[in-house]
Amino acid sequence: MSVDLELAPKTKRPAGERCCEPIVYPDVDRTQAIRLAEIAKALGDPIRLQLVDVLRKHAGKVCVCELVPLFDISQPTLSHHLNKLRAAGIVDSERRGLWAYYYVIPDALQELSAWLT
Amino acid sequence: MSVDLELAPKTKRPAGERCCEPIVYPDVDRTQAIRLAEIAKALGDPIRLQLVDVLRKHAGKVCVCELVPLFDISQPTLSHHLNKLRAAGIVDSERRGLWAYYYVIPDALQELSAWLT
DNA sequence: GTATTACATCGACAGACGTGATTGTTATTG
DNA sequence: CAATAACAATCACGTCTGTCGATGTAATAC
Repeated sequence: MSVDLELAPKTKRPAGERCCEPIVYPDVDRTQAIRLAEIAKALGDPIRLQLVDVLRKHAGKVCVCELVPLFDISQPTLSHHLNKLRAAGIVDSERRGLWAYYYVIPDALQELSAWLT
Repeated sequence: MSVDLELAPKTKRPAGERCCEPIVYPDVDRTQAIRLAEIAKALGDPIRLQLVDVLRKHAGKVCVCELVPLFDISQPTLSHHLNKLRAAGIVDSERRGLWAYYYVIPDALQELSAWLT
């Protein structure tokens, strides 16, 4: 892959003088990076990502039992994924009788999106 | 947390008739979800996320030895993180003599960003 | 009340992950 | 050449993850 970079020339350090003083720093601080990584990590599974995708567009329309056949996994496993998404603050749920309705909290996704752009 | 959803009413299935026909589907297909999750997973670590952050803004300016002191981890561990980012197609590197210059490939981040928005 | 549905929790297990110490490879300096 | 810097690769380690089966809990239907 070809790149078009101005590579800053480096010189080997003298013997004994180890590298080094960093010359650049990240713009995101540690705590913000931890939060953003938490969101990204929760999205780092294909099933969870598709879950978010379907919940984002059909909030309040589907119960968990209707989500199960969409993915080739067991009901406890899907429950586990929904738990992960909730722990990351990406979704929340409301219980109505026997049924649980999950929905997306847009803030978390916006946080990540804002950093990405 | 209060929500404002129109929860679709559900009725308990008759005995023996198990749930169920899904009524909604994800918009992203399976292969796309796998790719997006791969990108998100690579960003799902605070150090890697900060690495991307600093590389994105200072491409070609820093060698690996200057990245090490930014994070409280050993050089092999940082090398491992850079490998993960490269495997996900988020960064690539160019070797110049002793030094390795890493840079961000914007396409991957844009992919994820496009899905998020 | 009893049976059954819907969903969550628990226990277990293989595999992946983040980490560091050590070693290997390549290139530069003298 | 020899010494050493820069970086990658390997090995080892404890922890976390995704998965399922089994079980638990609460609500509905009869």
